Amino acid sequence: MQSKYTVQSYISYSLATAHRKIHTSLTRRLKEFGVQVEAWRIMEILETETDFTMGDLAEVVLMNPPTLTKLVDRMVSDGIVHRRIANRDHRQVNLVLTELGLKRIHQIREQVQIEDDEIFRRIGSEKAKMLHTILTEIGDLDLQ
Amino acid sequence: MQSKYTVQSYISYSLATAHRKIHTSLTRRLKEFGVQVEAWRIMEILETETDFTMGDLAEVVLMNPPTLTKLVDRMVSDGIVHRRIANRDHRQVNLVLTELGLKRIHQIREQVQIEDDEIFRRIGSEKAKMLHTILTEIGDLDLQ
DNA sequence: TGAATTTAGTTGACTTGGAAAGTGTTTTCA
DNA sequence: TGAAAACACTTTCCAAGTCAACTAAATTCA
Repeated sequence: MQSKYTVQSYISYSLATAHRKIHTSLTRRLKEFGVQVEAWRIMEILETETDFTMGDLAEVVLMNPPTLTKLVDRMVSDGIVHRRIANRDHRQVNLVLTELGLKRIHQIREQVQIEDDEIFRRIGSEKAKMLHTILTEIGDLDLQ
Repeated sequence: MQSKYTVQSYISYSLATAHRKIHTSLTRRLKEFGVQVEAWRIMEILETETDFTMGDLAEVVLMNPPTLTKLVDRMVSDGIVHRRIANRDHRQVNLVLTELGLKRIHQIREQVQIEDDEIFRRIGSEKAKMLHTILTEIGDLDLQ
């Protein structure tokens, strides 16, 4: 632990460093498909979850509602998803993957999966498990 | 390890989740002082490093050069740092903390340090050490 | 019931981030 | 030496994120 920096600043930075490397690598590869990382994450969620609202999504992918709205706008105009007003509550919006969206997922996963094994191997399954544990615990921290 | 998501997407997301919580908390608190997290990080670096160039900084804080340039522009107009053309190479720029910048650091640290102990305690020193190890190892990954 | 409040999501103005091209300095090497 | 290449940083232009205000639907409770 470096002592000359404040703890929060240090952890924030270390996490950012690690995150950025993985994020950047993923970004670069997804870009070939014209897909943002967050969009990809949403696509993966919508694949199994059929009645997520914007609010649910915003919470799960940790985006502010306006940011999510605009991302979804882009996804809609790309023909990947479409909005459906929820039955139970007409204020809510459900996102649904289009045919194209589903096709796109398979295309991308085919390419990306290949390198996944490589990354998994590099990190090592033990280390990955530790990482998972710690991230979960830190994720549960309630930092005001 | 969740299996329905690609590994990279999953790790990227987990790291983002953890990072975002700490980053957001720090952001909120630094905002009271009108300081961005990255600016704070730079201020802490400049406190000890006196001949960092823009390039060095960009590498250490993981910012793209144009982004750093603009952040520094803001810091200069806030009177926190000033640019000094390097002696050895007139293309390079050294950043120097101003009196105000130094004063600002002490002000902020006084406030922030208090909560640092609390955060450190919550994470736990053992967990923090593990976190540090893993972040370092993952940080060293060469992801193309 | 119905006026006031809360909630879900969107819009708009503004700020910040990034890729690529541009400027001026230093280095390379024929 | 001096033309070409490499380098350090900045500028420009466009994409994406944030805050605060807004719209419309649902809920509360006097």
